[in-house]
Amino acid sequence: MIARVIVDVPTKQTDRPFDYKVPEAMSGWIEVGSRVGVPFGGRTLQGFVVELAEQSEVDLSRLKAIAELLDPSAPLSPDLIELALWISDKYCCTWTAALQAMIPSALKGKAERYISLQESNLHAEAGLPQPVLEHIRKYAPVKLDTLQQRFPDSSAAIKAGLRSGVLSETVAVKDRLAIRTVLTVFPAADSITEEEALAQIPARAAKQRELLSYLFTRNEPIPLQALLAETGSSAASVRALEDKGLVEVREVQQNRDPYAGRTFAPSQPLELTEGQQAVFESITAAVLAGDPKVFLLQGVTGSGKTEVYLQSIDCCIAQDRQAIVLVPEISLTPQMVERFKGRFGDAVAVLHSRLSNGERYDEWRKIKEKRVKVAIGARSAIFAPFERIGLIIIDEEHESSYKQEESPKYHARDVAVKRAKQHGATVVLGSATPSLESYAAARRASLQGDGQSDALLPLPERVGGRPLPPVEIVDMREELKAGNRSMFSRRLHQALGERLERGEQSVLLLNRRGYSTFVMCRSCGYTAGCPHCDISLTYHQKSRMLRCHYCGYAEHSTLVCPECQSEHIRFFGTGTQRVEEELAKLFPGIRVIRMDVDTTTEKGSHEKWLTMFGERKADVLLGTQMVAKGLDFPFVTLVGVIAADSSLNLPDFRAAEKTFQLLTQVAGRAGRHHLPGEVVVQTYTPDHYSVRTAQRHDYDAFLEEELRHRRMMSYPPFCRLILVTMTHEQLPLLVEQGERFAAALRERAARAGVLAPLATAQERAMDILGPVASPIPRLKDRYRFQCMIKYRGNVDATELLRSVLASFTEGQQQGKVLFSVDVDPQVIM
DNA sequence: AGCACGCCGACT
DNA sequence: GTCGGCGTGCTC
Repeated sequence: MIARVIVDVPTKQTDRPFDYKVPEAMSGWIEVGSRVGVPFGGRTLQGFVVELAEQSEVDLSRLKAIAELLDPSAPLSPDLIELALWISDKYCCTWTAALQAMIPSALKGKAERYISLQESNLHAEAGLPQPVLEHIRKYAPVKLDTLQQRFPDSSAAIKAGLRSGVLSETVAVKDRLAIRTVLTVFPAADSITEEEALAQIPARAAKQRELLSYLFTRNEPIPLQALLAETGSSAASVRALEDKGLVEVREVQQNRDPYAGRTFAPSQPLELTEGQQAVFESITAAVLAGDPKVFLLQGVTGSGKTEVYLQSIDCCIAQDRQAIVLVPEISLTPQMVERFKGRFGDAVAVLHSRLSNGERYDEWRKIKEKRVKVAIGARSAIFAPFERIGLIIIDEEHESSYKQEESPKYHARDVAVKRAKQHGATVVLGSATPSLESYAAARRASLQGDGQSDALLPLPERVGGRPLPPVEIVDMREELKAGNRSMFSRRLHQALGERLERGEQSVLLLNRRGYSTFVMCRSCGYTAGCPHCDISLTYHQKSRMLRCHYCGYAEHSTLVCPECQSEHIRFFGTGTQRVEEELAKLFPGIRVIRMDVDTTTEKGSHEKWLTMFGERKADVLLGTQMVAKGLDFPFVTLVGVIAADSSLNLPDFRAAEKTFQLLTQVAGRAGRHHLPGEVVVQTYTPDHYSVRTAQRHDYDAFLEEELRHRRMMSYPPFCRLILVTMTHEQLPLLVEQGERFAAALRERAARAGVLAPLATAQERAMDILGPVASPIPRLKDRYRFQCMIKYRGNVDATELLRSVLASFTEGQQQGKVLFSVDVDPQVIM
């Protein structure tokens, strides 16, 4: 029996199956999806079995055997193995990278080397220090890392020992962290009395004696950390006891449940409105038919989408099939989790990035072991190892966080559609402001469909008929003319004051963290830039540091210009820190919670701030995008957007779409309950269609206008994009290689006939733009150039790109220009 | 990615 | 005359 294995080496060269013999003892256990340890080029690596075969192309004598099977049952199923291949193909990444994205990081094994003593060869023991020898004899096999830690200078001796055959080595792939273990101290009380034990300890070793009596008194295992805390001893004393064989230190398994000890109020299905009922029926009809249909559920904020999700999932579960719910990372709040746990109880697994590796692994195992029927989580939850998926829901479908920015650069929405096809599952994309791509796809599906049910499911009314809050646009240019140079318009200032008087709450949105956006010297024009990234540094008031938001570089801010020694250093632009300061000045005593990357890095802090705000311990919630999504507080009656333009002026073809979505989302935060809400949007471009249409909550109008722009400029959904970014430390070399790459690409495209010089660019199947410098021209000391590929129709652009990339990088190994391919990029950087 | 083999400079 | 620098090339 032959197993084809993808080994865990994320390079183009090795990203193909390698054949291994399946040892007799493992046959019957090895299956497609098994995780195995295999010898590969002189070391042992983790790999996944992607195929089983009787024959091999390679000469049998040259085949090695699988060294070990790492899990009792395969962590991946054949459909996920196939899905990984599909991802590697579509997104131009390695098969390995796609496979790695599917398993919890706890299972990303690393080979570890273990050393044992070969007693029969002891005549040659000369080179090894006695303590090392003793240690190995006692504990063999000993992990090499541990040995080197304990005897730092022994490396050479160990190497010599291995060469002379005194020592032998075995390699095993060890999970980074499997099941949580706690180092626990076991007293050897069964085999020895306290007196006998104490007799073995020197009189001067007081700490050891103390430890020992403690253990004998207690006479039960105790976690090492607890023991140290209670007795005030050091780990060294425990180790000394261990060396004498008086205690044993072992790893003991422990279970985790991030939601342990919390109860969730059970919730009952609510009566659906007429609109909800119609949507529900369309979805369940498809679920019952096992139809891999994709619905776009367009529901305004507050229209009760979640209740439709819950009842649809109920229907899916009743069919003995499972459901996956994807939500943006940011809106996976306790509120959200509570709704699902309340309805489905323990049948829900929750996967999100705030979980520790171990917690995530435990949740993953709940799914794998069929203990749950619903998985709710961010992007990567699309890989939940269910066997019979009936329904996949993607909430806030337009969110760009569904696109992974690192390899594999997959889009969870597109992966969901593929996975649904594999399982005969129905997909529901939900959003108040659907992405243009999804909208266009749904419209196309409806036109081409069987006419029985529409792919577009509108939910235009809020539950309870509550009106959407009025949105007021404030023209900041007028404010300036009227002599108001503050960041708050008179209108917003007044509205904030009213809220304070009435004891109501406000949410303020500013799309920029830090204190100010850039620092400039008014005398010589010097601006503080990152020495590694060619991007301006952001001033942070609290630490008085200038920080690069891309690479993390930080330097102390100075009061004089480093170029001309002038004192006219000024801070420009507005960040969240500055708004906070300004609020304190304008409204003395105001309680502000600031939420941005700087205040929410700590685990659980995000939740903590929101809870505080919910308990009305603050008057204003000030934050970046993260305050715009999914929050629901009854006493929020004012939402202020400080600078709507900051997202509009980005060099991105989606800038208008992002602005419209943001304004619409944030407007939905106000007046969700009995108190009426109000929204104030400050902008320098009050007439822009994204601002105007958001004011009227008019998606259709925005859509038509935006589609017109996209068609004109030839952007998605009228074509598809691939962004190729090239980086190198030396600019001239990068430019030269970039040009050659683009030329090779054009040449190949022309040869394939897709770059034929037709009448206009509109009719061309493929356009290759660039190379040009990236919007961030240098990042972490590497210059960046990019090529944009636009294509439409049935062109296999990724295949074409892959072949050019392969031939290009083959001959060009020197110089090492790094290529990064982003298919369907969400951010052009 | 590693770790081999392989061809040219500073040492015993 | 050897030790070792890290430049290409392979890994079932």
